[in-house]
Amino acid sequence: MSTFLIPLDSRSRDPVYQQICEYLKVQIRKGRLKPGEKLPSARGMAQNLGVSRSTVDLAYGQLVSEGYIESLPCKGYYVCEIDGMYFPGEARKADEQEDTAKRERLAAGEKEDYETDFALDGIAPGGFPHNLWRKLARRALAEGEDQLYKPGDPCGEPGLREALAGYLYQARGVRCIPEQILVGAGNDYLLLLLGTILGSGRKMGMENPTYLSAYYDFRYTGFRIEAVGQDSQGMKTEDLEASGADTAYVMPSHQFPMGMVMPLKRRMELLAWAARGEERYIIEDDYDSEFRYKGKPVPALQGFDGNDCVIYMGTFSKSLAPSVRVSYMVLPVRLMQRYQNRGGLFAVTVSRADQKILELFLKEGNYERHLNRMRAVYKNKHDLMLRELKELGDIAEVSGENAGVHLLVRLKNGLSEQEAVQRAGKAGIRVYGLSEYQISRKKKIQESTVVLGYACLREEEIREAVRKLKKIWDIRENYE
Amino acid sequence: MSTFLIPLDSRSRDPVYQQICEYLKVQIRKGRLKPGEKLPSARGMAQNLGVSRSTVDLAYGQLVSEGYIESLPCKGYYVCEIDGMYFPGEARKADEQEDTAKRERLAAGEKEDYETDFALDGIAPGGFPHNLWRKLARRALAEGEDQLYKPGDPCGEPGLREALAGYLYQARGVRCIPEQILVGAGNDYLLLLLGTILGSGRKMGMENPTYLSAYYDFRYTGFRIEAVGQDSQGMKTEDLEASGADTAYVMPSHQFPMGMVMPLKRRMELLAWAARGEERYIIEDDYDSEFRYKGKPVPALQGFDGNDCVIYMGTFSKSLAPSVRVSYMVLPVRLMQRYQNRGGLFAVTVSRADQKILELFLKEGNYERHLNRMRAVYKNKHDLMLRELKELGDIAEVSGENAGVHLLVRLKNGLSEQEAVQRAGKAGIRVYGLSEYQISRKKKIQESTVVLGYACLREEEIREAVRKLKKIWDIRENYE
DNA sequence: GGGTATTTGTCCGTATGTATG
DNA sequence: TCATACATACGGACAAATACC
Repeated sequence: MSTFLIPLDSRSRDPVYQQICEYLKVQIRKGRLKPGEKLPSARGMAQNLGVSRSTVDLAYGQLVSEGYIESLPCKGYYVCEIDGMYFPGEARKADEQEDTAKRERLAAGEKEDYETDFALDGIAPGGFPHNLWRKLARRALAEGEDQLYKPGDPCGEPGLREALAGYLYQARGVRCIPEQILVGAGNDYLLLLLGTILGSGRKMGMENPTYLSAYYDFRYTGFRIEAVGQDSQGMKTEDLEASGADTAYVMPSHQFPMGMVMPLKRRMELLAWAARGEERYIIEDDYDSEFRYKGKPVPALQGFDGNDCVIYMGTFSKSLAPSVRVSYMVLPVRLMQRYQNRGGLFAVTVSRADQKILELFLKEGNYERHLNRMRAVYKNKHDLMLRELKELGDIAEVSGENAGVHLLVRLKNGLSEQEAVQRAGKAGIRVYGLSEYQISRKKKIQESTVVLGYACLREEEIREAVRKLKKIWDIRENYE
Repeated sequence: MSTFLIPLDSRSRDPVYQQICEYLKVQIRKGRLKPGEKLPSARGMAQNLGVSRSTVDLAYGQLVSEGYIESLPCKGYYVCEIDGMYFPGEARKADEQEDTAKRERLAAGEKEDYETDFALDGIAPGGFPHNLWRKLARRALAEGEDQLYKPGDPCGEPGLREALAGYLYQARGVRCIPEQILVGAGNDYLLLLLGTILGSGRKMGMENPTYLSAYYDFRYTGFRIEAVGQDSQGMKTEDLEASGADTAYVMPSHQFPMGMVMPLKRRMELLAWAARGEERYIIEDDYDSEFRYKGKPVPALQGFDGNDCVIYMGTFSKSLAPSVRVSYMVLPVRLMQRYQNRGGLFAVTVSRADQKILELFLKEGNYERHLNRMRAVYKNKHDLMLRELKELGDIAEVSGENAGVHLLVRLKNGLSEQEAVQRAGKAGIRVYGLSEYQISRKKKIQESTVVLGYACLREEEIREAVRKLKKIWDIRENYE
């Protein structure tokens, strides 16, 4: 509270010092300035208000003589503590009424409180390497010093991009030079940015259901969107061709929300589709590739791309922590050129300090160690989920079990998706209906299916919740 | 280097363990695996590749017997140090050639190196409160612990928004409740986001010249843009009305790049314009309001707005450091409702830790102290600039001197803008032509004018550079 | 922990416009 | 008409307290 914005009128009949004095008196009486609080120094206030120091001196002097404030030489002016000083005025009341009205209109649809939430975001509690992170944060802030607070490279810190390029090559088979990488604060930002690079008017092929945020990102960028059919191998290439789309958004390593892994053959078909047309692009969102529980690893599409037409995207928000807002995008050379030609208009969206921390995290192998640890944690939960869900017997069919941190359960006993979600909700368990993620009603999606994310839950919670679900969803039992 | 992605083909005639063995041999010979480096444990590698442990054991065993790696019991496998092992193979060479080709295509137009750069971004060297920041960072990381790594509120941390609301009211006269505030990573992101909230198809009135990034942000969002005339008081309201725009982007506290401060009367006219139409909005970018050197402070437009039609924007990137990527936006209640109805699809773009740091920075009055300090620093530079520029005599006219950290110089001796910039460039001084910021050639802008940002420069640099400019720009002297 | 630079209230000289005698 | 006093506003100088390194 050291800056004040006092409406002063030098043409008024009241002298300026009195206007200041009055304003402060009102603030003190309203209680906005609390007893013991320090006022700005006379000099500071003077500069702030654009008046002379003695004017403020005069005002302060009067307040002192009226007992509102006291002057401690060489320290400052402080608001006095006097009983019976507070008369919350009319103005204050009006303000508060207005605020309350606003608050009511903005009352965020109070989130229901569930005992167990099979949420799809979030990470395992305790899964974040706090201590290491703190240490690296300290180092990053110390090493950077001056550097860290100059504007950074609009594409991201060179060091981080180099580390990323190395990691992506080793772990995901992505072939790129650091200069192709663009770092940004979260997938949504990068997708919006990508939209501006690709240019509006594109026709985007997306699976149905899919990752909703991406869908909206593209819509807001002015793309037309075609829902493309998918089978157990992912997006159907014939459907994509038929849709007339010139861009495809896929998640080959783990489709969201269906959870299938796209086999190599389909990947090659997709690349062939892109190669058949001019300026066709594939956006490969590799968001969940870190967590795979069986089968051989399939390298990223991008690594097989000989036509410079795959845009690879990855993020640390899911693998490290949702609050670490760092994602990245590997652009084909021609798209990166296009971005560069803009002349670095858009500044990078991640602070240099955070980028530096991540760089250190990557460079010293911490990230891979972290992933190994988390893989083990999630594998346990994943296996537990499968074991427990088996108890549902033949009323349910589980899928999406090869990777990621969520599973799909299809109910085969006639219970609708809506009912399943509602029944669970009543029992204090939040599950997510598959239809929440559909982008088109024309392309049919699997019926009566719910999505269960298990990353955030403890093992006992999982066990207990799934057992409850078994009871709740078993129609026969409920009829009895 | 603890994760490998080895292409394995179980249907191949070569056994899997040999494929692994071959791959690793090649990596070692290529030098990608360096002597002394640790290989992943057999168990880890097996899980990673989706093969059995014994397969990996077999592969490792063969490598040991061939002398590529050695086995240290209870520790791991390590790459051996053998002379003459490196035969950068054909593949490696091809890779490198490809990379070099890419690198050439992406060679970022090498920035010329200037001795003095009157850049418009950046802050005073040494102006960032490193120590305090480090301290707060430590506290933020410690206090948050578990909290900090769960997904945060999509609009920004409640604590930060509360602190911001308080500050904005006191310092800028902005009337809002914390729920109206949206925090994001940089102005560009917020403007893109705002575009999606307002909906495309709007007609945006902008001054000419103006802040280019905003121009592109709006263009990419699908707005039509109308260049609106401006005079010494800022955007002309009649021109705005005539343009048919339904949204206006203005910088009342310090227009960029012209540097004028919009007087109260014009502000009221602008609000009246907005009130005259349905769904008209004013975007008030208050980016530079913190640095004002004379005259009385003018409260933000937003504070006078009775029709819920002003969108207020501010940023810490200019006042604190460009690398602190935090901006904020105060939305009218009805727009915030619209955003909420989307259901928090877009995650917040600033890490919770960074938000927490800023919250602490704001709450304890550090920010205001910091601003006071910086104001003093910039005031010195500003006054020095004016003093030195006076030496240019009547060949130049200085403007934009009331606020901000840049000045405009118009040359009156017939030297064109282009010439002025070029001559300065030859002398190792980077100055910026005003026309770089124009968005329309129809609306004429001030001729032969250059923009000089002085935030980053030391006082001696300023003195020296301006003296050089005097010589360079004085045509008579050059003719002799 | 100790020394220096900055901040702070206070005092004082000055300028200007207005009211008074 | 002029001299004087007063209120208001401006900016410099000083010593003490504080913050920072």
